[in-house]
Amino acid sequence: MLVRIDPDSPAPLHAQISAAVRRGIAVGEIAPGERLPGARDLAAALGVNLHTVLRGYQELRAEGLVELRRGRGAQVRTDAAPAVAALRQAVHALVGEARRLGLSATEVTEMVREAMA
Amino acid sequence: MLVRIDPDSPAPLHAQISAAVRRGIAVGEIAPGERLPGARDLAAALGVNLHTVLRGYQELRAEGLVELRRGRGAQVRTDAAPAVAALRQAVHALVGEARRLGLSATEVTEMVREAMA
DNA sequence: AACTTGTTCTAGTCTGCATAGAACAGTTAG
DNA sequence: CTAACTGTTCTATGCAGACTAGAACAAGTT
Repeated sequence: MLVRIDPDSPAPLHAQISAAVRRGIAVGEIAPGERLPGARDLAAALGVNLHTVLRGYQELRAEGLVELRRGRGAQVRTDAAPAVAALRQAVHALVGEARRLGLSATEVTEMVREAMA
Repeated sequence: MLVRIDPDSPAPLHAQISAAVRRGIAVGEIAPGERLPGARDLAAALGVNLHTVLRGYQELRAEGLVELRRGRGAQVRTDAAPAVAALRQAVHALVGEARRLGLSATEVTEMVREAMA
């Protein structure tokens, strides 16, 4: 599992970290049940603070993609199927673009509903 | 042309302003060639600083959506084609992925609705 | 029991956001 | 031409979030 970070990016480091893992799951680089690198290890590898990595991991947990337990580390949930992760990413991209355009939730969902019909 | 702002949103005010105008152009509320409200007026109407509005306007200029000139104000460029193309692309990608997974329209729209919240 | 790993807490620095006021330079209207 | 309007530029200040840092703690593994 490879996580790359761009310190010059306007995107927060923790967001970059969670995005990298998210993508890894979506593309299949990371298998369900697989353990992510320890927060302290990854932090050292990226030249970043422990708390920054932890925050990224906790974002993934909030999305239901990984489980975090002391002593065991971060583990990709078995029900976090790659396809689902891919879908989640597609939703993410759409929502991001919609936000950029300032569209409301109903406007976007209406577009999706039409496209699905 | 209506511009609404949420001071409690994590999104910067200048981004919210540019997004509102962007949306107006995308949806057709604002016609090409139309003049946007003066920065000082809009700032007063929104209870926001002049510089904040100006920054939003300048973002739109950087995207080639509007022209800014002293004395004349902000004008929507006639060739400001709806940037909705990117949005439609995102919708297309999402729908394709959702179909591949056999998800229903309501399931997908619900995911989008959640992600937009 | 020793070690690992996430959790929580406090605290400090730094950057971007937003505000504020002023002076300036094209543009338009009277 | 003059006056009013509008974006441009400059300096300065307060604030919140991001990131770092160090420490102590709790649950799990070996």
